[in-house]
Amino acid sequence: MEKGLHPIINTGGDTPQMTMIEQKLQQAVADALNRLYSLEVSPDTVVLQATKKEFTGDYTVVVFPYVKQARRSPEQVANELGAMVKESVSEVAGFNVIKGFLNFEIADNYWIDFVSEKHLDTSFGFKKANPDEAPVVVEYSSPNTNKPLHLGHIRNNLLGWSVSELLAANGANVKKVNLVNDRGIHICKSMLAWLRFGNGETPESSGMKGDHLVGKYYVEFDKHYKEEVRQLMDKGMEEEEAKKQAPLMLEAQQMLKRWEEGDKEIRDLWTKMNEWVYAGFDETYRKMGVGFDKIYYESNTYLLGKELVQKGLDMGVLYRKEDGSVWCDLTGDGLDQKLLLRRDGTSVYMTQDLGTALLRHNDFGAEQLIYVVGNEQDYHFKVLKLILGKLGFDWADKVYHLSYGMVELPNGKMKSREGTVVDADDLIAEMEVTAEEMCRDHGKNDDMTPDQLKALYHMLALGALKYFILKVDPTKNMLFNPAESIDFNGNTGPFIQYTHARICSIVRKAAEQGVNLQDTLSSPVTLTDKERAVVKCLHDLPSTVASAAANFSPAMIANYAYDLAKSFNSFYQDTPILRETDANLRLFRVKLCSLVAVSLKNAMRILGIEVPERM
RNA sequence: GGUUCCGUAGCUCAGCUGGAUAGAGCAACUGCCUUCUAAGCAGUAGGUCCUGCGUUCGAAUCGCAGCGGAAUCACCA
Repeated sequence: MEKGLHPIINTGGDTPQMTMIEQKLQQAVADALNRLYSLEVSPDTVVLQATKKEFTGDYTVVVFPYVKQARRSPEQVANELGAMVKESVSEVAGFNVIKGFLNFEIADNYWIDFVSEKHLDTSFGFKKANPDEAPVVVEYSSPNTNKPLHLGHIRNNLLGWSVSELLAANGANVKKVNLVNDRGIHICKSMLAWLRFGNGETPESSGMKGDHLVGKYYVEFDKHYKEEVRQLMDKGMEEEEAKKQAPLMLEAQQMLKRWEEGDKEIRDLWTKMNEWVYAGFDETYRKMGVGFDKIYYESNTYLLGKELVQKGLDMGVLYRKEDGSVWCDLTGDGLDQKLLLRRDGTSVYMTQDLGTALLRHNDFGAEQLIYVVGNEQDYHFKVLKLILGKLGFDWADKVYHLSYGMVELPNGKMKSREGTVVDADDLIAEMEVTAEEMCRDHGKNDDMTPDQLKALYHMLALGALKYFILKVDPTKNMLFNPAESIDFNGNTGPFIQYTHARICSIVRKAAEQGVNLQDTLSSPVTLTDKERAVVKCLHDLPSTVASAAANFSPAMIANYAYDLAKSFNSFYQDTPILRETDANLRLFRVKLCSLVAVSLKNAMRILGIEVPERM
C-alpha cells in the first residue's frame, strides 16, 4: 500500500488521561535519555511494545538503539533508564531488565481506574465526528444492473460499509455513496435478449427476484452470441472478426447508440428492467445490512464526463484520431494511450468516471474521495488520477483507490459462464439455514418467539459471513471455503457473538442479585494475571481503531475482537464472578465484564455485525 | 513480454513503523460440564517464514537476484 497516499486520518487518542500512558512512557524515556546521556531523541521514535507473555511487565522499551551513543552495556542503559522513569512516572510500579529489554510494570490501580472510568461509556472506542469538517466520501458496491450480486460484490459491500464505519469511529465525517452502473453495453445485452427470448416475462409472472431475472437474460445473450460466433467461424471467419460481426453484438451496439440518442422505446425498456433490478438489489442490501447516504447513476453523470472530454480537447491535453475516437496520451507517465470516446462517440467507463469524480467533488467538497474497488482495477484508477490531474483539477490527489484482493473458491476462480459464481442471496439463505440448525442443536433458546428466533438466525448467519470475509487483510486475495465459512467455532463471528451473549447473561444475573454498576469500589482490588490481560486488551481498543483506520483495515478490528473474546473466555473459565464472595471484588469483575461486552459490541459494530444478548 | 501484488504449520490466516524462544483457528490426539451459557477452556503434536546473497547489534519484516502464483496492459466494466 502506498503509505504516502494515506491522507488525513486523525490518529489522536480519545480521552487523554487514560490512553496516554504509552505516550507518557515514551516521553519519560526520551527525557531520561537526554538527562543521562545527553541524547536528543524524539519521544515517538522510542520503540514501545507490549511485553510478551513469557516475561513480567506490561510495556517494553528496546534500548539497543541507544547503547552505542550511551557507551554503556545494554543492561546498564536499561537499568539506568528504568530507575529514572520509575521515579518520574507515577503509574510505573516497577521494572525488570533482560538483555536490552526494559520491562515496565504498571500499577494495578491504573488498570482498575481505567475500568471504573470506562465501563459505563457505551461509545468506548469511538471518537466523535466534527460535522463541520469536510467529509470523507466512500464509494462502494457500484453494481452493474445486468446481473445479481455475487460473492465478489459481498466482499466489496462488507468492506465498504465497514471501512466507512471504521473511519467514522475514528472521528471522520463519512458519507457513503453508491455509483450504479445503470447504462452501457452490458445492459443492452440483457435488454436485447429479453426482447428476443423473453416472451414478456416479468418478476411478477415468474416469481423471480428482478435482478436474477435480468441476469438470466444476460446469460441468455451470451449463450446465443457464442452460438452465432461459432456459426460464423464454421463459415471460415477468424474468431476475432466473428466476435465483432455476430449479429447480436452489432444489434446490442446499435441499441447502445439509440440509448445515448434518447430513443424513447429503448429508454422505456431500460427504465423498466432497471427498476426490476433495483428492487432486487434493495432486498439484498437490506439483508446484508448495508446502505448509502447518496446514490449516483451513471446515466446521469456520463454526459458530464463527455463535457470534460470536450474541455480536455479544448485544453489540448486530449486528442482526436482520424476515425473520431478521443484519446489521452499517457506515455509520458510510463503508461499507454487511453481511449475516452469511441469512434461512434459513445463513452466508456473512464469517461463516466471522470464525470462522477467531478460531480462528487462538487457535491461534497470532500477531504478525500475513497473508491472501494477490486485490485483488478488498479490500472484504471492510476489512469483516472492522472487524467484528472491533466484536466487541471488540483483535487486529483484526494482520490484514493482502496484496492482489495479477489475472492477465490477452493476450485479456483468464480466464472459466471461455468456456473461457479456464488450468488449473494443464495449464500445468505444457506447461512441462515445453518445458523438455525446450530441453534436447534444447542437448544438454548427454546423459550424465544418465532420472530426472535428468526432475527437471531439472521444475526448469526450474517455474523459468520461478515466476520469470515472481513477478518482477512483487505489488500490480500482470499479463499472462500464454504465449509469453513459456516463454522461457528474458533476464530469466527459467532464465537465473538457467543462471548457477548455470555457476558450479558452474567450482567443480567448480577443485576438480579443487586449488583449496581453505578457503585464505586469500596477498596482497591488485586488483579489476577488473567484479569490484567483482559484489561490491557480493553485498553488497546482506541489505539486499535486509530491504526485500523489509518490502514483502512477492518481486519485489524476483527483480530482485536477475537483476541479480546479469547482473553475474556480464558478469564471467565477459572475466575469466579457472581460466585465471588467478596462483594467489592465481585463488583469490579462485573464492571470488567460490562466493559468487555461494550468493547466487543463496538468492535463488531465497526464490522457491521450485531451481537445478541442471548444465543 | 512490461508493470503491480503475493509466497509463514497439512488447510485458512495473524504477525503494527526491523526487536526476546514466529502465533491463532480448522483438521488430529488428551483432559475439563451436580458450579456464572462447553458455540467454551486447558493441553499434545505440527515450521528450511519459497531459495540465495546483502544491509544491521538484531531480518518473517528492509534491498537485490532467482523460483513459483495472481492481477493488469480492451473502441469490456
